[in-house]
Amino acid sequence: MNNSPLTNKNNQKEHLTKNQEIVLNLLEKSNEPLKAYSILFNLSEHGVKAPLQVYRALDKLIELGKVHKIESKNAFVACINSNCSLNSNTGFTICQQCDEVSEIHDNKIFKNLNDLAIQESSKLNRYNLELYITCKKCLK
Amino acid sequence: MNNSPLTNKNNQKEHLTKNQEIVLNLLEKSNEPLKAYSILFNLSEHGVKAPLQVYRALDKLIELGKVHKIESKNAFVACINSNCSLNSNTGFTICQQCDEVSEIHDNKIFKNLNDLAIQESSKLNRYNLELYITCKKCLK
DNA sequence: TTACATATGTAATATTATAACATTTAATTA
DNA sequence: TAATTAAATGTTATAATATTACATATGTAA
Repeated sequence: MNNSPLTNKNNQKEHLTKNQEIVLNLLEKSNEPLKAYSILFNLSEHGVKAPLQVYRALDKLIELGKVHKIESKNAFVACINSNCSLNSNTGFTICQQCDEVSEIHDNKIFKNLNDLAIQESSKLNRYNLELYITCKKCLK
Repeated sequence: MNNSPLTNKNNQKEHLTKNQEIVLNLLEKSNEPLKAYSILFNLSEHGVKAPLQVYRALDKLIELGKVHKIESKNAFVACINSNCSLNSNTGFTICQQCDEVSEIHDNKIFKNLNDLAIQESSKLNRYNLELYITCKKCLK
């Protein structure tokens, strides 16, 4: 069986290059989505000096399912859902009061949306869902 | 009853200002989402000369529910769903082959997503859903 | 009419993202 | 191991998207 840390397809952190790894580490430490230029400024001490270094790392991390883009905020978050490595669907709640973002992992959504696509005789490849909410804390 | 064309809350085209109206007209004529600078260049003959004129008109039209932004494409479409005036939820399918975009109007989605928010004790204010598909035509 | 809010015009600038090209590092294979 | 190729990096420049700031005009309400 090919399940060593070095080849585990669901956890490829070991395979990341230097830039990819430091960008992912920063996003994982952050408790909120970060913008590309904010990542850039945060990593200037690590030798990251140009936007492209950040964007290229992000592109690859997104491709690997390790990072998602919050389209409506032009911001990036580390994936907290190990399933994301297997598909590239994204779902988030975004609190309009406190700006807290959390990732949704609800299999029913994928099923519902997939059914919707099938109804229209088309094929769902991936989705992006952004729910603007007032979160539990802010409702109090 | 206050239901005259001039005050109909579900069809406020009459109330639009010059810039708002020409931007909306252009989007309605277009069979695809348009980017802000594309709108700008298209309307240069109508006295629209600066990005702000476009962005301000778009902001207002979005607020009125007449126009939606496709976040993942930074592009704008005229709303084809009269219900949108009542809420600001947006749902689209986007064909990854031919780039065709169409607006979804499926009340079940809103109900599902609303239920999901309720489960987490939060309140859903609005959502943005973008389904990347292969459309019927492109599947053939 | 006055006051106020809304919309407009315009210039400048901020923010987000990519193109192009040279170089380096890593992986593959002869 | 050396040769070959693919992937990643570094760097400069620039493109594309969006907002700030401020002056002026227009519409609406008191």
